Amino acid sequence: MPELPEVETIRRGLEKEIINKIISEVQVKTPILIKRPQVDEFIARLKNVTIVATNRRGKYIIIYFDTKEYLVIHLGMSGRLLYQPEKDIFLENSKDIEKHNHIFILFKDGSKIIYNDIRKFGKIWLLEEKEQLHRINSLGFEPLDPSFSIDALQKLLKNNNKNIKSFLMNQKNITGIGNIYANEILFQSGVHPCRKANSLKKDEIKRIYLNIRDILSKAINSGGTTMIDESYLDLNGNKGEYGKSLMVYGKKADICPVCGIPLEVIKIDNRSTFICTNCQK
DNA sequence: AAAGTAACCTGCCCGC
DNA sequence: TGCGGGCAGGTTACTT
Repeated sequence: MPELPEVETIRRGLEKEIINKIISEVQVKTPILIKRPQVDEFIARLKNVTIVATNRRGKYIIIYFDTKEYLVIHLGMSGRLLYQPEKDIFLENSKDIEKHNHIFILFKDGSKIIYNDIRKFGKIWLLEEKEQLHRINSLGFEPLDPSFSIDALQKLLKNNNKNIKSFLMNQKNITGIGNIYANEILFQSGVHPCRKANSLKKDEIKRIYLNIRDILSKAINSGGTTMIDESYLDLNGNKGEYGKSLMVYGKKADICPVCGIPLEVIKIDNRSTFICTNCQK
């Protein structure tokens, strides 16, 4: 589910709501989600710590504590973080939602963060200051960071013989792009997703580069993409508005918004890929 | 060694 | 009405 814009929206929510809060207690209903350390230790080490900062790397959320320890959270396909300012908030469909509440982080002021995840593909680690995760160290460029330049992209592409969509979705190249935004970036760049990365011309690379930054930025500004099923919600339970700006993703049996011919759906790496064969060459 | 496939889970939608 | 198949924003581990 959540790609960079959704994860960044959630991180901003955390920055706004939980900085300086003190954890009074952590409850874990689904231990399998905690990857490190063991659950008992996880709970014990989080007691009485203060939240001092948040960060994001690709699709990973990072929460730092005054103890110098830090929490790493990946939401998988259906993970959510939900903030509740106090007890007994009324939620629509609360039974369906509550069924998938797995972890509760309670704060001394009575507010809490709930980790909710229908499919349980998410993962959480609590790490010491000197501990690092290989999976984060091996991530590629942060696409909105100044270090991600057009030259950097060009170099990566030159040495890559995969198709451009697989390239964009490989987190070791650029991190944070998933299926929605890969589709949108390639459509708006006029590049067919099956094109080999090392075959792209300079003007195509430039368009892809600009669209990566433009689309991800706009999606963040819209609070991410909530599809009809509403599986993505931000920290405060709000939907993201970028779905209204999607041009091809999810538009099965629809027409190209630019030229009007029927869109096609193909599979790349077993993921649905929406294309206009007239606009994307 | 690259490329394809299965696995991890739950829920929804469709066709029969 | 029910059952099976396919699908879903992700990533890793195993197989050819």
